[in-house]
Amino acid sequence: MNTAEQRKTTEIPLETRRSLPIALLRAREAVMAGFRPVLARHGVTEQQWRVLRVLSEVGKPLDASNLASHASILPPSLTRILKVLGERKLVTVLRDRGDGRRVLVEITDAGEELIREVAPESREIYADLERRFGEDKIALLLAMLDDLTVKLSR
Amino acid sequence: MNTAEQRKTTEIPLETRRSLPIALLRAREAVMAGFRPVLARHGVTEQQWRVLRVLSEVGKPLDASNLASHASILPPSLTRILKVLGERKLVTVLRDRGDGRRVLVEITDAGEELIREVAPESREIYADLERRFGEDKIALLLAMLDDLTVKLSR
DNA sequence: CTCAATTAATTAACATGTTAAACATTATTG
DNA sequence: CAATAATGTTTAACATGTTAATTAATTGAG
Repeated sequence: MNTAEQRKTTEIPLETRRSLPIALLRAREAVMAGFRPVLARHGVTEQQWRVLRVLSEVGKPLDASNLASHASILPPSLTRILKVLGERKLVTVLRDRGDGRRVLVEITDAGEELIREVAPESREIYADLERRFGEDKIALLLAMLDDLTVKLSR
Repeated sequence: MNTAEQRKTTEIPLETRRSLPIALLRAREAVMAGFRPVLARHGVTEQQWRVLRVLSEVGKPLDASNLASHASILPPSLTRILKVLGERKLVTVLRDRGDGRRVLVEITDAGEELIREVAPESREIYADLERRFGEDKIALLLAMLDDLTVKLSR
């Protein structure tokens, strides 16, 4: 058994509880804890999944810059992610004729197939989340987060 | 100049805007964009800063597990962070007599000094954030995030 | 008291975040 | 049109995230 002194160390800090960055981090962690296992079962990371989803939703080739910004991934990370997604034939990457600096990324049929496989499970997790937290509260939270993001981006 | 076709690729995706994980990620990024430069000027990363703050707030040695959970950092990351903080003499790490598996971490005077240097700038950034977004909305956002985190952690 | 579980921390391996620098290509200016 | 500036992507270097395996120490059952 532990001593009383050791148990004391479990007390909760003070300021840390009121820190917005940490609150956002913890909330994100709590939400992703539901999704990660689903993605892992299908052999993709969270970021790889975001890249595939953006490409599928946009429905046409995207250059790396736009893809990175839509998927909220930094360009250096995207470069590495595209290498593995390309090797796994989930996307195709080719240079833009007309602007040789750009690279155009397109989702493959296999990529779309993967999305069709994962999407139902993903929606189920999200539905459970809505059930547990409340659909209205999620909408409010999303609006506030969006508002915050916009207001700080200037 | 760009052609019209190229401009079209800048359109905003659909579902991605309503995704809670992404909204949390973007909000966190927007908030941290204010803090990171301050921390960088003082030569510490966001995570190193969290570790120092928790130790300072608790005011006594913490074992690695509690420290990791209070700072929202995974144990493997904490091991690496403690190595550099130890080398920089900002914390001291020593084995717990009484339980040789544990490690006890304590902030040094130099660590406290660093906190005293950074804290004013940090508070200023936070004050600006409150001014821009509204103190009341931040309080509401924090409460919702906490609520969400708790409800999903079961 | 001994040995199989349990626990705390670390290591390993791979993926991503972060900033700065390098590269190649295109756009601009004189 | 040539030299230069600006742009899109990649590379580099280091820090952290993530999961699984490992190691060392402690606990507990028998």
